[in-house]
Amino acid sequence: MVRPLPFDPIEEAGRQWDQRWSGSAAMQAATSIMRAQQIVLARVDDALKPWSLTFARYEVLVLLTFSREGTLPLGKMGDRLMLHQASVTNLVDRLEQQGYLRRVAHPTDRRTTLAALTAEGRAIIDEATAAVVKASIGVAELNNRDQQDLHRILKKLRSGANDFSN
Amino acid sequence: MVRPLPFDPIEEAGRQWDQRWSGSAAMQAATSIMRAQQIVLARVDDALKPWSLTFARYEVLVLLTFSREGTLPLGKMGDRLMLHQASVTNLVDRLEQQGYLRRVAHPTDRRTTLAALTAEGRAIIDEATAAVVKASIGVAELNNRDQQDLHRILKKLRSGANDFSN
DNA sequence: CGATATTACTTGGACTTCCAACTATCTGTC
DNA sequence: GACAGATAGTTGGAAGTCCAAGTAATATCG
Repeated sequence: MVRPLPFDPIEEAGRQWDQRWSGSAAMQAATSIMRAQQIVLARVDDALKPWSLTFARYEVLVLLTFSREGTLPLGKMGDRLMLHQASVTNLVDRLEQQGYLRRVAHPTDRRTTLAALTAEGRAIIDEATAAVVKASIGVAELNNRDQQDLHRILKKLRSGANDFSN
Repeated sequence: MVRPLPFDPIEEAGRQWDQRWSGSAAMQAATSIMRAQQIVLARVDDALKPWSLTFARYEVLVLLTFSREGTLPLGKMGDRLMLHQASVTNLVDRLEQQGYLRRVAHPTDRRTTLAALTAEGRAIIDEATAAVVKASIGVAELNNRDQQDLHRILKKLRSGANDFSN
């Protein structure tokens, strides 16, 4: 557990940083992102505990739900989720062990493995999503305007990181 | 390595999400935060490679630099960096092994361990910071206005997560 | 003063992420 | 058609994060 402070540590770090170096606004932005990620992750993970899921594994299931057949090649999932192949292998291992999906052979390309939602996986995803939405997906303090501003600003960052072309 | 997509996967996820559930703006904001953190982390870690440092360990050294004596109790570092005690122990272990700091006994409270910058730790921090600043602390695409907006919006989130009192 | 509670840190385990190396399978070219 | 190169996935290892439990030392309170 982390104890609350009587002051904002990122504001304080900005003051100290300014006394020695330049770029404190960038430092505060970067540090805020790092911390915000921890907060969102902890909240969503907490909301998903009833299903023994984590945000990472939940996202895999959601992505499969988005596909018509409930089936996708592992590589394609890595692309969409912006995850390394090894991370996908890991997540699929665990989800398979939990019975939420299973690995299926690709009909024509024997290199490819498909992840396929099981009935159980399909059954829980709406409940789990209801819990995640109830937890405001970890961003309860932000109104719609804030959420959109955030998305817009971070899109610049992601675009520059080659997350998508153009 | 992650392959770039011809479209923004977060925009696409928003479209799909809207067809089934509510709260897609929150989902996009949360997902953007998760992804932005990965990007910033990868960039800063990359900039710190010449010193075999990571963002996490670098922040420990910066925090020590901010203290007059270059010395802080591990617990206080955890509070400021918003990290669990176990994470601080881990980071201090590694930094001690690298010779950038050492553990020192607290003069009066024998429960407490102080982390103290070594001469080497003090010597590299300015160079390392120059490299990090040169990498725009991972947020090169954001202008000053964006950086401040981001900081302001995420502060709401952090405040609600009890990072600091009011 | 002594028992209890609190605080500080460490340890072991779980999870996620990455990278590098490896196997298996396709693809494309000569 | 055979061989080189690309692609798909897995494995092992490193790093960071957390939690829960454990040890040691200090504080509190009856």
